[in-house]
Formats: sequence, structure tokens, C-alpha cells
Amino acid sequence: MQEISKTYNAADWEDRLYKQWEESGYFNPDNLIEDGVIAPDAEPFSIVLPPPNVTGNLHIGHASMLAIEDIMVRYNRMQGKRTLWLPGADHAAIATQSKVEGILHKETGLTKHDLGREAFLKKVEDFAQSSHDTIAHQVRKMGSSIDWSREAYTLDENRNLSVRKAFKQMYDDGIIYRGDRIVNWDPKMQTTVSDDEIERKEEKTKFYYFQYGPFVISTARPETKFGDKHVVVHPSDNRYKQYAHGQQIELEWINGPITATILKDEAIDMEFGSGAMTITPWHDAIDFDIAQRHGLSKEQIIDFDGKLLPIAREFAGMDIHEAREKIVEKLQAKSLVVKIEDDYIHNIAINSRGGGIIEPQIKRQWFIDVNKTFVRDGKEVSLKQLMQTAVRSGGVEIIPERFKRTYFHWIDNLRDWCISRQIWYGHRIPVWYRGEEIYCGTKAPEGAGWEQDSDTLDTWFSSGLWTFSTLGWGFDEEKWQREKIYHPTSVLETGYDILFFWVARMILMSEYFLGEVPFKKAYLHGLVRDEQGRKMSKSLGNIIDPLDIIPEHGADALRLSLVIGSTPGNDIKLGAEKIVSFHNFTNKLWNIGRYVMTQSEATDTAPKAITAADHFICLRLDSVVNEVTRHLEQYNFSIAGETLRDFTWNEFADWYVEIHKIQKNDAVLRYVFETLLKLWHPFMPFVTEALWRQLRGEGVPLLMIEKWPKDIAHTTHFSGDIAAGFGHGTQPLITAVRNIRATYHIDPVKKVTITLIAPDSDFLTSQVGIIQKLARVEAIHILKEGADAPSQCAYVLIRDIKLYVHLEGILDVEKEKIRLQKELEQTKNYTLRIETQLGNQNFVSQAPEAIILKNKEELKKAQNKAKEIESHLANLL
RNA sequence: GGAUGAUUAGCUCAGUUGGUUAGAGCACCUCGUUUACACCGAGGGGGUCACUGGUUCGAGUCCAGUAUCAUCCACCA
Repeated sequence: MQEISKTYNAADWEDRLYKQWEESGYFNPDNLIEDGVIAPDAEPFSIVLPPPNVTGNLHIGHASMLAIEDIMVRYNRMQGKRTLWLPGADHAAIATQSKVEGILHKETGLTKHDLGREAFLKKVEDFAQSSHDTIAHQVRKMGSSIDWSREAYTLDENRNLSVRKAFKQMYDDGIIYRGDRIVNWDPKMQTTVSDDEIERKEEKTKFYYFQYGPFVISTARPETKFGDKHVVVHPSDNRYKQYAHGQQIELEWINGPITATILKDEAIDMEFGSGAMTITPWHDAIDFDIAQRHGLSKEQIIDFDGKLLPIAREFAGMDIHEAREKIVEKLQAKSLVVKIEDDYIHNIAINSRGGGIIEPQIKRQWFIDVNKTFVRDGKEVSLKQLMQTAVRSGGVEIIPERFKRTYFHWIDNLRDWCISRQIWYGHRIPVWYRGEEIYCGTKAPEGAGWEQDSDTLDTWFSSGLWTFSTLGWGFDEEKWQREKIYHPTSVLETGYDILFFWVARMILMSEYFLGEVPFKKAYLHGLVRDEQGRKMSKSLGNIIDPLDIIPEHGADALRLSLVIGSTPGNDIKLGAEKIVSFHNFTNKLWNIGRYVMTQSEATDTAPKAITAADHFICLRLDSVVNEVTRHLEQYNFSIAGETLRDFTWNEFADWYVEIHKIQKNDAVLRYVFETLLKLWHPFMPFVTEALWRQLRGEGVPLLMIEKWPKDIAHTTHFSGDIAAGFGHGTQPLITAVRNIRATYHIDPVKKVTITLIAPDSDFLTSQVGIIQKLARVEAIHILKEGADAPSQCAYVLIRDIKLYVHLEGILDVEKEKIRLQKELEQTKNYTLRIETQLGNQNFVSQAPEAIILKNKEELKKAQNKAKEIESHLANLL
């Protein structure tokens, strides 16, 4: 037996073990089949890694995502499924370009235009590559059992082919169109931004009231008002009923007299300001809609750099922020200013991807029409409807369910998706122009003189295809045919913050191109926050970097602290203390292992005899196996982990191991511990694998591919009557039946049979109907007092009625044991037999007192009075 | 303005279709170093489950309202 360190030193093991796993090839399901670890026709289980942006390092949120996904993947692999976890990275077009522009400017003072498209793109690619390498390293550090052989990038050659195929198909179907529409223009980054990428920030500003002919209009942005020649009021606003819709008036405005037209439109809020407003259709989405409704012309006031156009006359060429005060001065000189408020709170729109203040502009862009209908399975549907149906029908189950509402609400308000961006880093739009000719295809058209559209696609267009573009769709038909067994993927695990950006768009794309959902379940995890619940950010200095934690505490401790205490859709708070406590736990497990190793040999598989304590721990283990399995199936990772921790520490280590010191049963000790290692493996892959190798020797198969424990080695038989001890004489019958149901975990839908023994049968007869209905009782037998109690029953006393519930075959062993413990002193007329199968032998125990011995009290005695306990236990055999 | 969630021990949180005396980890107090572990063990204190009503034999759990906090969506020209 080799010397084993007293404490677990994660750093000594982790890299070595990861290398061993990787070299085994078992992260790749093909190898699992080839080596006979799983059956060739095994059920697939697949997850795509939400591709991290190549904008830098992974943060703690990524670590949490990796931990949860690795639990699912390792668990399902051990369940014998054909398990694939497919990695990749996202080019994050606008975010990455913006980041590199920033670095470039800081380091050299140059802009991307100084370098030119090609040279700048080279820089971005270099940056992306180095980010990618960092990320891949970090993903490994977390212990992620990912199939690196299938790694993909949203902007690599293959994905480009998928994107082109997708674009062309949508273009040919008329789903993608080009149009002049109002878009969110970022003058700083010189690109459009989608509605979802906009962040709003409160700003205190001045608010101006101007005289506009007979009307008073208000605005926070006087600089947009040059071209306003329509004043709009609500149709039912009595203040303006003397004016007719379409009526023209002459008035004095910023640059002289103009003719304005009065419009009546219900979009106006009568309560706000004077209830009258002028519109600037080119620079405001609502004004644009009003103008569209009334067929008005639109005029651009501000150029794409944020400067005023010639319509502003002497202000032309001026930056809009500078111009504002000057325009107001001019209006003041003309006595057109009615009032100026100073503390007006108003929201400004900002490009959340590191850009500037959004200026709405009308621009020719590419859009995906979400409302256009097409024929699918003989029915007219739109993309919106496809997205709705996928979730409504249960094809995609969202966990937690409440996000369904958010999802539907978002779709209801969804407008056409602007997919073109005026940035360089991304998939070029596969459209070519030659004069008036336009060509869309997966390859450049033949012939000279064609020029490709200079815009690129929104990054979410390519990530929307991710579940199938990674499996060969669009670039390798043979691969796709082979691998589409993994589609739809089993589950998508990602943050709720990208429900709209990504989750919804994947559903859109997959439904459109494949006619199926991209994943069967969407598990949405929360954000990781600091101890005080604040977002982690550089400026607050509260960032926990996974790479700082892992060397000191180990990846396992980090994983546990991110999983335990975390429920889907809720943010989790993480502090150093929590990590330390799980570090202590990994060490605890390590030391239990040390004890097991010094006490037993790998050959200890069959026990010579079984004591009551052995039975008890085996029974408990079985119940833990069942609970943990159930929780994992239901995505309750936190509860699964807690159940395991409580059992491992409080029952196995503190109780059974102590008993083992007095009364050794090495086979049972080993059996329980090795089963625990398997159960813990998905949560803590490193320390469990390290212990496994030490317990079994280096040459053995990896714990990673061991079979998940599920064998129920224990059966229980109860016979005789069991007294139920609640609410004697105080509660009505229904309550009693419900109590028994709850106590024995009887399925509420399941009907039971009850027997009542009472002196007053008339009273009972009158109650039969209601009891049957409310307590879901199949049959009620009423017996006269003095009749014999039926067997296989629990009974309860209610006043002077004895109620018996027939329990054959539906007793819950756990609950029953606990209850038995309490009832022990009062009732003696039962027997309890437990059979335990270990190694090919059956062991039978008929010693109920031992099963219900008061664990820790007995243990204390055992420690203090070893002799006494020894004889006590000996008597039980 | 609309929506969603949270409110349980000093702190962080469990509590899954309503059911015996509301749990855990950390922190705190007492005792103990007995060969797996002091990164430990034994024991203990501490909760009007935010508030007010309602439904029920029974409510932390279900319903209505209130308060505080958080997040998302829409935004007023």
C-alpha cells in the first residue's frame, strides 16, 4: 500500500487526470462504442456547449455553466448513453471587433480604417485565436468531459458554408428581405445594432417647450426638429377639436416660415405635455410608424457620423450635442421658447456591445421577416408561430417554467430581425451585385463585375444554427446523415440572460430548416454574483477568477460551490467561505478514502457476515442512490449534491466508519464507498477518479466510464400490523387518511382501501361518500367494534374509531424506518425482515431493534464503552 | 406603465403537487486531539417562515391585498 498524503492536494492530480481522460478518447462517443463501453444502439445524449465569446477569458459564470453541463454529461455517460458534449467558440462579431478596436487604439492610436479591412481582420483573427486558446485551457481546467475532436467555431469555414446555405434558403423563400427601415444606428461603431443589444441608461437633461404655430410642443432633442412639418394630436383630444386632420397651417420655425400639417393619430398620449407633438420620422421609431401610417415623406436630419445635414442651414456639419444649445438660443431669439425644464429624466439608448449612443436612422438593411407566412406540413405558418408552437406544444421544455411567459411575451412584441451589420468581423452576406442585378448564392456568381455586399451578418444568425451546423449540416452531407442522431440535442444549458438572443433564435432556425426543435429542454441557470448579491465587475473589484481558485482549492471544490445552492433561473451568491467549505469536503472524502484503503483490499467483495449496522448503511445507500438518480433526472443538481454530502459526511463517515472500527466488515465498507465514488463522480470528477485509481490500482478502467449504480440489492418485507400514531382522537377521518397517505408516500392519485372499526356505524355510513371523494378511497369496509384488525394495514385511532389503511406493497421503507423508531416503545407486534445482496450472497436480517438503533447515541456509547457495544452488536447477529 | 421573482436562524440558502416537533452549511457557545481527517469529532443555543386577511380539520407551502428588494420588457415626444 502506497503512502497517501493526509490532505488532498488537487494540484497534484488534476492536470494528470484530465490528460488521462482525454487520452482515453472516451470524451468522444464513437470510441465508447468502438471499445464496447456502451452498446452501438445506445440512446444518444447530446449537449452543445454554449460557445463562449472570443472576447477574452472565461469568468465564473462560465465555470458554473461548465460544472452543471459536465454533471449532466458524466452522469449520462455513466448511464451508458451515447454521450456527446460538443465544444466551440463564438466570434461575437461586434463585441470582438469593438474590443480589438479598443486595444488597437490604446496601443497605437490607429483606427481600423488606418489598417484597412484585410489587415484589421487579421488582427481580430489573431486576437480571437489567442482568446480561444485561453478559453480551451480554462474549459479543461474545470474538468469538462468535452469531445474536443468535434470542436467548432461560429466563423470557421464549415460554419460559413452552413450560414450561406441557410441565408440562401431563406432568401429564396422570401423570408429574408432587404428594406429601408428605421434601425438602431451606432455612430461610434458605424453599424446597426439589434433591438436586443440596446441598453438604456437614465440621464438627466433639459426639456424644452416650443411654440409651434398655435401649438406648444415639447422635446428633449431640439436638434432633430429642423424638418418637422407635421404636428400630431390625439383624435379625441377636445383641446384641439377645432383643427381637422390634414389641415394646413403657416407658422414660424427654426429657419423661417413653414407650412405644417395637422394629423390625428391614436399613438399620442394626451396626458403628456401639451398633448401635441411634431414628428421626426427619420430619427424616431414611433414617428416613423406614424409617418408610415399616413404615407408621409421622411427626411434625414443627422448624418451617420452624428452631424447635422444641410437642412440645418447654419448648423450644418455641427455635432448634434454641440448644436443643441445654439439651436435653443436661436429659438429663444425668435421668442419661440415657452419653457425649459432642467431636471428631466430620460432614457438614452446605448449600444451594449461597447458602442456609442444610438441614433435611430433609416437605412437599407437585411431583415428576417418573422410574420411572413409559408406552408409547413400543409399549414400556413410564420416564424413567430413556429417559435411559439415549439414551446407551447412542449417540444421544448423550459426550466424553470416561468420563463415560458417571458418567452411568449418577447415573441408577441417581436419585430423583423435586422441581420445585417456594418462591421467587418463576421460572415459576409452571400449576396453579390452587378449594376441592377442581384445574386444570392453559396458561392460567388460566374462572370466579371460582381461585387459582394460589404455588410456582415449579426452574430446570432450563425449561433442560431449552432445545434446542427456543428453536426455537418450545410457543409458535409455525409457527416450530417451520420451525426444527426444527436439532433435534437437533449438539453441546452445556458443563462437566462440570453433567452432571447440565442435560445429563441436557435428554435427559430432549427424549426425553419429542420422542422424540429434544437433541444428538448432548455435549462436556464442564474447569474453568479458576489456575497452581497452584486454583479461581479472589474470596477467593483469583486471578480472571482476560476483560475485563481482552482490551484488553491481544486476544481472539484469550485464545482460544488457553484452547483450546490444553485437552482435554475435564480442567481447564486458565491463567496470565498463557501468555496473553502467545499474544499474541506473534498478533503473529507479523501480521508474517508484513506481509511477505506488502509482497512480493506480490492479483493474484499463478499462479506462473511452482515450486522444490523451493515444492513442499515446498505439500505440507506440504496435510498441515496435512488434519490440522487431521481434528482439528477429532474435537473435538481443542488438537491442531489446535498443529499450526497449529508449521507457521505453525517451517516457514512460519522456513523458507519466509526462502527466499522469496532466491528469490521471490510466488504461492506468498500462497497458503500466505491458506490459513493460513482455517485460523486459527476460532481467531483477529479478527487473521485484519484481515489478510484488508488483504491483499485492504476491499471483499472477509469471511474469515468463505470456504470452508474442502480442495482437495488435490498428488498424489504413487512408483515403484521403497524400502529400509526398521529392525532389520536382529534382529527376527522379525511385528515387521518391523508396523513397516512403522506406518511407512506402513497401516490395521491392512487386509490386505497380502508377499513373502519367503530361502534357507531351510522355515523360512518354517512361519511363514506365524502371520504371516498376527498381521500381518494377505493373501498370502505365498516366493521363493528370488536372485529379483528385486518393485516397489512396501518391504523389510526380517531375518537373511538379505528381506521385501517391497507398498505400491501406500498410502504415507503425510509419513512417507515423512522416511524418505527418512534413507535418502538409503544408497539411490539411487528416483524421486519431485510434481505441484502452483496457479492452473490443473500443475507437476511430479522433484528428490527438494530435497524432503528438511535444512530449517534449508540455510536457515542460505542466510543465510550466499546465492550458493551461489541456484545450488543454480537447479540444482534 | 407591464411582467417575473425574492422575502424562512446572525450570514448563504433548501423546503417538488398543503400533513407528525420547519431543515442544512457557515458563524456562535461548551466539551474533546481516541491512528482516516483539527481542512476533525461529540453536544448546544438561535426562527411569530416580511405583513394583513382568506380557503382548510390543518398553511412556510394555496388565494387576495400591502410593503421592501431585485431583474426583465416597453418606453412619454
